[in-house]
Amino acid sequence: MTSVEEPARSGERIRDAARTRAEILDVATQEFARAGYDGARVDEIAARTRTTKRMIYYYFGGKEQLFTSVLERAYGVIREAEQQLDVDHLDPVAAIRRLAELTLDHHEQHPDFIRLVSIENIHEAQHIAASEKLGKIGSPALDVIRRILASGRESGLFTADVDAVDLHAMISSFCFFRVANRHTFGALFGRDLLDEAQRAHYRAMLGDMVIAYLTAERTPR
Amino acid sequence: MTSVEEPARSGERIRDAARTRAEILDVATQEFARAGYDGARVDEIAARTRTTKRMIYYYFGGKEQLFTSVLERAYGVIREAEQQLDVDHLDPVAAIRRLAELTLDHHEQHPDFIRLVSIENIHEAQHIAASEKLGKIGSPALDVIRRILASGRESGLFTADVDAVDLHAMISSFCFFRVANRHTFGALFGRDLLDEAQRAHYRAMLGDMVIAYLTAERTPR
DNA sequence: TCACTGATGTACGAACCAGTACGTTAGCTG
DNA sequence: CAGCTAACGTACTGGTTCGTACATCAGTGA
Repeated sequence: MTSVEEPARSGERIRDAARTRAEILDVATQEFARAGYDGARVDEIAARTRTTKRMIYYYFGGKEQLFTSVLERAYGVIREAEQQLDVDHLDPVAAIRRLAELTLDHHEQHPDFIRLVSIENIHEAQHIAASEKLGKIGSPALDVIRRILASGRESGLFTADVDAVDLHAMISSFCFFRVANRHTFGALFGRDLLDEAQRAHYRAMLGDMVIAYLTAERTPR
Repeated sequence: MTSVEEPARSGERIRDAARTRAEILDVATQEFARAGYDGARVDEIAARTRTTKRMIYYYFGGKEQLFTSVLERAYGVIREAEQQLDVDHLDPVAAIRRLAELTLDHHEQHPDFIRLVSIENIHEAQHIAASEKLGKIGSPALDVIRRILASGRESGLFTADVDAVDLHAMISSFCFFRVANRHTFGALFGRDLLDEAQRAHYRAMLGDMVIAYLTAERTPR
């Protein structure tokens, strides 16, 4: 998360637009993730900032646009992480497994992002629709998946002609569910999907699942 | 969904506690699913009912308990559906595939339930925790999965010693994601996961994935 | 150094919204 | 048919919450 860093020259800078803006975004991210869009309080965000509510309206225009900006930055972070993906040197099977594991880890490390996405879905992605930036970011991960799938198909390792977007959905769904539904799943089934002791287990399970799917002999049903 | 049915003897019954209660629950389910817990308006629920806000407080005590009651009934519906599961006459592979397909269909047909679960997770399952009923419902689907897994293992069809709860999570995650994240996924990747024309495709994909996982030869990594 | 603009703080308003005090009625029970 | 209680309606309140009018200050460029 791109968060506010104290400048080396000890604090106390009075006027710093970029800094104020970033600090508002940091706190707003937490508050929206904590309580949902309607549950979040603009006053609460302001209170936890070194500035005032006035500044939120000055910089972002309103609660709605603030949430959109929070989303834009959050998606920016994950897009950056995906751009760091470097699995081209691996064979297709190892590459897919690695991609799945990195996705699992990344989701686990960014629960606020997962919550924001859940919240945005409750609101039917209206903020993404209203955002110019978010419409056309695309997903670096998709390009990676496309390359791996192509090479896996060429080498004959992957049996099925799987679509990259579908595979992305398959991997994401498990990683997302694990974080997003942690609480209800835990309450109903008595199992914490984010239990540290189980992380290796679930990483292996996801990798096994995806690889099994990609390499299975398709028997017509 | 257990919804309010007009009694055969034409309407106009003035006092009917059960009916009023059920109607409130129906409308509340829609309203909470539409707008989230904090976004939902008690006045709005009352307005769309043949009764008044006073009755909501009379029967349920408050907004919080109303939401809990909505959750309890929603989970009751899915539990009932799971109890109808009848796949014991099928061979393990067909049984698992059928279970996965039924789960996919059920989730798709109950988007409000999916939204309620998402909302409850944003609130860290606090209402489930506060509910006496929801704590101990268990999942009939889990029992079914356990039976299928046992028989699949016996017959040697299933290679791995997979845990029933894990398999349930695996199947649910894809079905859940497809409905819950429909909007953001659609906005970002330009693909509607609930497109009717794609339903058969995703049903097959989910089944293939789960079966491939269960029947794959495990190669030690 | 002075004026101008971007950045910031204070104080407040108006709408909203969960919850309730109080009064009324339907319909069953004896 | 009397009277009791569960069921219901009206009207209101008190606190909350988004948003803004207005005043002020910092720093820069001429």
